[in-house]
Amino acid sequence: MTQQKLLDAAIQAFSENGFKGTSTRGIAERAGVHHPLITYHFKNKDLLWRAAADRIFKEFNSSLIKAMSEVPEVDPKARAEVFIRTYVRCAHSQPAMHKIILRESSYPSDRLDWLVATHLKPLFELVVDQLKVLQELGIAPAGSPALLYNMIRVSAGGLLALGLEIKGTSGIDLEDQRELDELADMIIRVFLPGDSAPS
Amino acid sequence: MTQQKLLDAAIQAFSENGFKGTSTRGIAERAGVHHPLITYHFKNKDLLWRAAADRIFKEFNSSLIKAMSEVPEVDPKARAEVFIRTYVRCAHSQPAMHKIILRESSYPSDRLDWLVATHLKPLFELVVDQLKVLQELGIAPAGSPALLYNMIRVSAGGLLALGLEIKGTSGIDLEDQRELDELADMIIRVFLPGDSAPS
DNA sequence: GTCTATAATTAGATAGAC
DNA sequence: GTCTATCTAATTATAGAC
Repeated sequence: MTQQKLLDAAIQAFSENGFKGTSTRGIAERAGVHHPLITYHFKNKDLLWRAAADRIFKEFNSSLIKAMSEVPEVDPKARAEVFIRTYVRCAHSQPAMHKIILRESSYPSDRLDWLVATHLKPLFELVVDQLKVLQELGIAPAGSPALLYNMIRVSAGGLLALGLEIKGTSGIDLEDQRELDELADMIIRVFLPGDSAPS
Repeated sequence: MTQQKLLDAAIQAFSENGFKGTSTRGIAERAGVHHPLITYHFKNKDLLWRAAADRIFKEFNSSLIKAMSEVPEVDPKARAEVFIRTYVRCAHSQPAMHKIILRESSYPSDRLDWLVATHLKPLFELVVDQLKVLQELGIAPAGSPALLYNMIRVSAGGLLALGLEIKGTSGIDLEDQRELDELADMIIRVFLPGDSAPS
């Protein structure tokens, strides 16, 4: 239980202030436990970060994959639409994941290399293959599928990670389910403009 | 000169590790000056951050506005295309600006409130008004112009701030001018799909 | 597995000479 | 405007009792 409380607190803290900006004492305080327990359960700050990142990425990826596996057989465009709506929902319920990506990508580090190899690249390759099919069917716009993937990803996860700023500049509250649906609609309208091949 | 060296170092450091994750001693070291000079020139860490943010935002916004003011009279779609290419170019040459936005938006703070009120909201309002016109002309996709603005902004600036991660997952090097042009082309293709009204 | 106490380092900020 | 020296607080990590 202490481990879980520490991980929850660590995910929250690291997503807000990044690795260097977060103190392990602050994490222990958030979790309501004494700070030497971090050493006992996770050895040091670096391994605590890895355990926290592992947890949030596995949670995100598995809820994404689980939701997609439950989608009945439908045409490619409908399936892509469901994927985008699911991705937006997952990104909203676990905002820490994209925040951690954004925080760790600003300068080279072993943590970033590990993140890319362990969690980012597998999902990237999975989705890019699907995107290529959508492009061939004329559903997704032409051009580099890798760039397209990243544009979709930041339009969903990146935008949600910027929630506070967007609330401030535009008044739009992305915590509101209606705004969230509108975002997903917009992403679909923009990135999947083509009709499903009527064959 | 010391002030400028400190500001340059501060912009770099704060964009990489955020406010809490950056030490003023580290900034002084990067700038090659002794750390008490920060107190002398900027009073404290918070005011140094504000001065650094001010400088990077003013540089970005003024180079954007300057470039746009030099565009000859053209139709709305061509003008929007130039704007996007210019924005991508500015975001690439000053990656610190979007990194600072991303770093400060992850939790509420006085710094974020100040950033929104001072630098983010003015540009937002300027561009959203233009976007509405483009939507009425059928050039930009329908839907909330505020969401559309943010999707374009993160697809340009956000993606460039994620350069290291994208290099790692996909091999695409956004430092390469050709890739940068491809990104701008893609943003135009996706977000400005309509034809210019032939009148 | 959890506690108290503490070592070693680094942080932001200041004092006062030059 | 810049330097050396220093204060105070916070940080990561460990030692050892319970």
